[in-house]
Amino acid sequence: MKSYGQFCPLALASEIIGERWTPLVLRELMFGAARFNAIQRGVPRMSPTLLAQRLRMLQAAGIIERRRGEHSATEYGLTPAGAELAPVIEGLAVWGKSWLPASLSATEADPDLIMWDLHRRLDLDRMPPGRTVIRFGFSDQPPPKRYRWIVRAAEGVQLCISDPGFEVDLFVETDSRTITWVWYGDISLKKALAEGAITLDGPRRLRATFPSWLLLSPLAAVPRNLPPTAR
Amino acid sequence: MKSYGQFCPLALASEIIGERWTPLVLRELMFGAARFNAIQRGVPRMSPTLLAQRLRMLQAAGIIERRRGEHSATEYGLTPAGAELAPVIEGLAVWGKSWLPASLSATEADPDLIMWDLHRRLDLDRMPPGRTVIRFGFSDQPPPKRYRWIVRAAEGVQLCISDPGFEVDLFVETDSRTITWVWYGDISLKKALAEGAITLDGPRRLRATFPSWLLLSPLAAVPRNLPPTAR
DNA sequence: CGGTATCCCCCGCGATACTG
DNA sequence: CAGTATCGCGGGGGATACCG
Repeated sequence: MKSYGQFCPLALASEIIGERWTPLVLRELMFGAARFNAIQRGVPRMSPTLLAQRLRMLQAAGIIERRRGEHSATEYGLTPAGAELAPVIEGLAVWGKSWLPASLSATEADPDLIMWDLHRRLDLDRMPPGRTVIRFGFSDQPPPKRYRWIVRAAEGVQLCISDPGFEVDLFVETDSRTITWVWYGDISLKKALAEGAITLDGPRRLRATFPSWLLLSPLAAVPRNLPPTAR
Repeated sequence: MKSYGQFCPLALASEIIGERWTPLVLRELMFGAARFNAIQRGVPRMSPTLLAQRLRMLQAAGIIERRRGEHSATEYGLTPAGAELAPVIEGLAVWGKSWLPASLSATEADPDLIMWDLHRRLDLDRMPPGRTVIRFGFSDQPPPKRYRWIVRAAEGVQLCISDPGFEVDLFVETDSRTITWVWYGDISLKKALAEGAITLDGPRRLRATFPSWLLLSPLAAVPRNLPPTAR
C-alpha cells in the first residue's frame, strides 16, 4: 500500500492494518492459529501468495514473529506489539457487530468458516471423556460440503472434511445459515433446537449437554443496534 | 473495496475501515472538522473526488450524516455509530505511536499538517484576550510554505497561508521537523526552546505563556516503545 | 465553497500451477 | 506442509480540469 505521506501515528498504523485481509489474518493469529495452513483455513478466499506476503509484511512491522515449532515446523505468533493490537481488532469487531447491518448472503454462509471457528472453541471439559465424533450435516449444501466431522480425542480436536471412518456419536443436522446465525448469537441455540432448525441424534446425555460445550463466538453476546435482516 | 465474502463482523467492519484514507477522514471528523474543505485540509493529498466518494460511503454505512449548517452550508458529523468508532480509531493511533518506528521523511514533515492540527487545539482561555497574531516561520521550507499565520480573534482562530496584514504579536521561528517532533511529544517544547530549535520573538509575557496555550497532540503523552530515529 | 467529470495508469490482487 | 512462480485483469485512485 502506498504511504499516506503523513507522520501521524494513525496514518502509519493504517498503512499496515488498512491493507486488504490483514485484520482477518490477525484475527486468526489472535485466535491461536500458528501454522500457515491453519491461518489459511480462516481466510480460505485469500490466495497463498498473498497470505505469505502479508505474513512477511507483518513480521517486518514487528507485529508477528516466525518460530520453529515442533518437528521444525514453521509457526507464527504475535509479538508484544501484536498482542497489544488485539484489543483494537476486538474493538473493531465489536463495533461491527453493534452497528453494521447483518444480512447473510449465500457466499457468506460458508459453513466451513463457522466450523473452523467453532471446533476450536469447544469446551472440552464439559464434553464426555474419551473419543467423541460429531457429524454436522448442512441440508442446504451440495455434496462436497454436505457433511463435516469433528473428532475429539486425546490428541485434541480435529475438523474433518471427509468421513474419518469412526463411528459417529452425535449427528447434528442443520443448515449453513442457521449455524451462522447461532454462532454469532442472532438466534439462541435453545430456540434453534426448539424450532427444529437444529436437530440432534444420538445418546440422550450427549444431546442434553450439547448446548453446554458448544460455545459460541466471543461476539455472540454483543447486541446489535440494527436488527439482523434476510433470515 | 471487494467484499471478503465473510459474515464475520470484523470482516464487515474491515470492508469499511480498511479502505484507503477512511481512518484519516474519520480522524478529521472526530477532531471536529465538519466542512468538506476543512476535512480536506487534514488529508491534503487525497483527491476531492475520492474524499467525496468516501463521505458518501460513510454516510451509506450510517457512520456520518450530512447536515445543512449555517448559511445552508453542507456539514458532516458523526452519527452515534460513528461516535462509537472513535475509541477504536484512537486505540489504533495509540498503538501506532507505541509500536511503529518513527522516522521523519521530508514529505511527512509537511508543516501545514501540523499547523492545521495545532491551530484548532490552542488553549484560548490561556491566551491573552483580544486579537493575537502569531507568525510561524519554517527555516527549511521554500517560499510558498515558509510562513504561516495564526490569527486569534473574537470570531475564533484562523490559520492563514498568506500574510493576513495584521501586525504580528509573536514570531515563532523553527523548522518543519522540529515542530512535528514537538507536536507528537518526541521532543519537549521546553527542550526545543532551550536548545534554540524553536525561538520566540515578541512581548515577554506572550513568550513566557507560550508553552501553556500551545497544546500538543493528544498522542504526545503516549510513550514510544521504539525510540524515534532520523532526527 | 463544495463538490463533478474525465482520463489513464499502475499495481494489487485473484487464479492457477507448481516445488523443496 | 509451507510456501513460490507466473500471468493477466480490473478497478482503485492519482491528477487535473471544470461546474453550480
